[in-house]
Amino acid sequence: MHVVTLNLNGLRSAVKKGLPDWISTQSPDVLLLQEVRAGPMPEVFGALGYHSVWHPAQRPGYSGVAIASREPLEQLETGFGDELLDAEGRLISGVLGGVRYASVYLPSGARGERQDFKDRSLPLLSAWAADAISRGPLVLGGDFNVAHTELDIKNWRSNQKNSGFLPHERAWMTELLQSGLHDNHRAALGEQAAYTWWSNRAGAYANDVGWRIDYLLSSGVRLGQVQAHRAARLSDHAPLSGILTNMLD
Amino acid sequence: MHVVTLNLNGLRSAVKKGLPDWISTQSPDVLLLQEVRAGPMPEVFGALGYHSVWHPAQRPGYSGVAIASREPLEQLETGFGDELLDAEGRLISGVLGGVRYASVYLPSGARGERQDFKDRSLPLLSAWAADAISRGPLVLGGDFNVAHTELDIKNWRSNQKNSGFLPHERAWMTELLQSGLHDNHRAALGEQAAYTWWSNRAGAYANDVGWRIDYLLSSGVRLGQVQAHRAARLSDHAPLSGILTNMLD
DNA sequence: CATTCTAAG
DNA sequence: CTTAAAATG
Repeated sequence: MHVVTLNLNGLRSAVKKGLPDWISTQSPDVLLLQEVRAGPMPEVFGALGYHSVWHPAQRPGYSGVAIASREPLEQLETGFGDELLDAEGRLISGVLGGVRYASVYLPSGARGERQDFKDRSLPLLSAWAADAISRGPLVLGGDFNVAHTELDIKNWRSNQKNSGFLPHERAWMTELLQSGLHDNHRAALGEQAAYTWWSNRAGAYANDVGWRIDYLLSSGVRLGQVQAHRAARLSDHAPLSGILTNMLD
Repeated sequence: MHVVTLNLNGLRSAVKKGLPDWISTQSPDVLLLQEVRAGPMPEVFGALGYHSVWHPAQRPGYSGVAIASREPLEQLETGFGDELLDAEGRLISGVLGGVRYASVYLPSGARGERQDFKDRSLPLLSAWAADAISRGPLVLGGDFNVAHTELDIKNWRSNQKNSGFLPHERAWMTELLQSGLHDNHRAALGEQAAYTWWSNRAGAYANDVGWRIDYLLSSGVRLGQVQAHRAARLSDHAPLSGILTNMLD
């Protein structure tokens, strides 16, 4: 099973930038998508031979997650069970071959006034993940809007007071990983740096001033050959791909 | 004196489409501008050696008129003296060489609910023009959002119930011209058709399905060599130019 | 700096 | 169809 997670920053935009070709070339079995910024557009993935499930935000053009898969998903679930968070379309999951695949998009705190909202979402994801783990194998991919360690961000010193690298956010991520979720990308990287997001500001991408805020986490299964596709340029995020290898348990 | 009137449909957009080059080539003495859709940007015209005066709408990015001129204007006036209309930046004028140059942008009624507002503006322009005429020579150019006769619109039959070619709008234009304003473009055209605006809908420009809704009117002076620059494509309107020739009176 | 939506034409 | 701005990232 070839799995990809990707923050699209607008499905329409990503399509213009070559998403269909990229999918055809990579031929993933499961695509975990975030920041779709559109209502359901199954035709985009249908044309490539994929089924798709969608959890859009109530507000048009904002947020939204989806999963495209070669085989249809079963036991579909959407949302955290929190009214405010779920109005923003930030979590969707379904089961395929006994593994639950989840696409999550945690809120950004970059606009200061949304940090509280983001902070409130962190324990909700932890709780959701704990429950999902208890039910069986899980692949949890998406944009967490948190860089975990100093290896996961180019300028860690200057970002210690910026949302996405705040001490309590990093501690939350440590806890999440200790709760039984494996960071497959970090495992593949060892001590190497690799980023999955670059600001649109001039030079950030060229100078690789990036953050690793997208993850492929798992419980009960492992993903191998995990890599960020820095050159894809389908959005301001890199697609992150991996291969589901050995079943544990 | 070389005079141009042009609905810009956004100054920034027109600049991207080559407005500065077009002005350099044409080298008009006075530019009457409508639908500026921006606050004052004197640097755009300053770089070309023009002074400029501005009457923006209160709402950013909406409506707005301006005049750019090689020599600075005197006796500047803005608005009709009507609070609602003047909040939309639709009339500005000033004197140069004893002639008052006015740039006017009458409301569109295309969005049905604005027809009343448009209708209310017509007598206000008539009154303003009558007063201006009484004070001296006048060149009144702009986007009137009214096609006068069957010669001034490609499909006159099918447009008789559409705003811009309603019987009472056409009658108002007839009255305005009878009140002492000369339609210099029509005089130059004779019975020929020539349009100054084409819908953005596919094929309208290619098939010349247009309307003549921009005018260079005058009292006390005449404009010669009046022509619509169909090929300019700086906006959805054609620039309309003429040369102030003989002083009357 | 980039995206989508909206209001307006 | 096109524009500009607003909200959001």
